[in-house]
Amino acid sequence: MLETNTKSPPVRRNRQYEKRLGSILKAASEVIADDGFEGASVRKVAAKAGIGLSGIYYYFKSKDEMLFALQENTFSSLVESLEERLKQAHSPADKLKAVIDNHLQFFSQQMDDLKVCSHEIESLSGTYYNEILKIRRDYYRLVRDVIIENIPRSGCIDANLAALFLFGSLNWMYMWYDRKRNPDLEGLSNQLLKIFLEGMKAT
Amino acid sequence: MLETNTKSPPVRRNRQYEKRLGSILKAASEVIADDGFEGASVRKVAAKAGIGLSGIYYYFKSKDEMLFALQENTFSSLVESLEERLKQAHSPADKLKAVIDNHLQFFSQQMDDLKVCSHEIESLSGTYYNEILKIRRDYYRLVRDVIIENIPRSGCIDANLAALFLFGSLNWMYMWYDRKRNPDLEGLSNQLLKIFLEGMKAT
DNA sequence: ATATTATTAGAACGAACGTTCGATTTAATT
DNA sequence: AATTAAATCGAACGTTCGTTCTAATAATAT
Repeated sequence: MLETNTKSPPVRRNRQYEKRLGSILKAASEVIADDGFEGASVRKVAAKAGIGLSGIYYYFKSKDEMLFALQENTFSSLVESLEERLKQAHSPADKLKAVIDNHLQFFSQQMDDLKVCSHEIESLSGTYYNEILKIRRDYYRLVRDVIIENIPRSGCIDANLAALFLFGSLNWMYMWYDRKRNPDLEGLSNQLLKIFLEGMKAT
Repeated sequence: MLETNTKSPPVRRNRQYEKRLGSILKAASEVIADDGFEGASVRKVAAKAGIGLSGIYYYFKSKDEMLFALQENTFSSLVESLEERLKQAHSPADKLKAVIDNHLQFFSQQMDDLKVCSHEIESLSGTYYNEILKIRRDYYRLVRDVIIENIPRSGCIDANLAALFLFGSLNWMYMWYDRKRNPDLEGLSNQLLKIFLEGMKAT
């Protein structure tokens, strides 16, 4: 999956390639998380990845494609990981817990990547944008379906809205979360779970 | 308040000044909301405001100051408007309703401005950043205090976290809200209110 | 060892950027 | 009508940007 849309696809003899690609993506996510996509210069990414400026263009045909690859990697592994977790959860509440735990754990381990995904969707355009939108929709539907299960028949909450509000709470975390200040990620996850679990029972 | 930190302060004889300033800020918020702050060129803002490129620098000493003025105007009137509403609300639930209604109504009337405020905080630096941070903290405290009142003594929800989650739900709206698709802003506001009102009663 | 391919480096491109400056026009004051 | 100040304009500046090209190096295969 890593080599999607990159220059030299399958015939890999030198295994340096994947490592470099990884280190470029890592550098890219750091720089873009810090400076924003427009503000992030390819030169800075290259320097951080320990490669020459033009070297980047051996792995990506443009800065845009680099952003696309970054988001595609991050998002599809987020979705994949959620699908895995949902298989092992059976009650509606457990499923919602899986959604929140998955997102938060993923977030704490790859803050930069998830920040870029949250913050730089609109920096994509054309096919890149649509491709990422597809994955986002998959993720959205997974969560919305879990939420539907958590709304009682007597309830009055719109599942689509609830899903969007939940995404807001989750995606906004990169604005305030600080490992030092909030070391207890599990407690945090539980608090968010409780609010939405109770909240969706509103009549 | 409009002329804070702009070039020619008080001695106003030509009343065109305030109008131009307003139209530049309006243009700026449109362009920045669309292209992001780094991506927004001063030339484009100028064109949209119907002025020459260098004309901008008669009103602002830099692009950064322009962003600062935009955020300062928007945010301080958001806070001011909330303070006004809170005076007329008395029960804890009414106060929370005031918070959400205020933010959403403000949002629907000035989507671009609020998007810029949500999305481009980190584009500020130094004094500009700190000054905006101060106003944000005011806003945050107002909301958190309202939330504190809504958490029962027997409750287990952390008010600071609840406030941050609520901000997430609110600030994320610019990602999905569409006037055409969601014309019923009041219903939307009620749904969010119900979720958090019930959610904060969790034990 | 030689040939071949994968990977990197360096220099250069035109374009767009934020900002400045002096001249010019417009409006207000006397 | 003459004077002064406010507001706008056009041209130009130095920088940085994304991208490209060609040549050089490193790794693999024969």
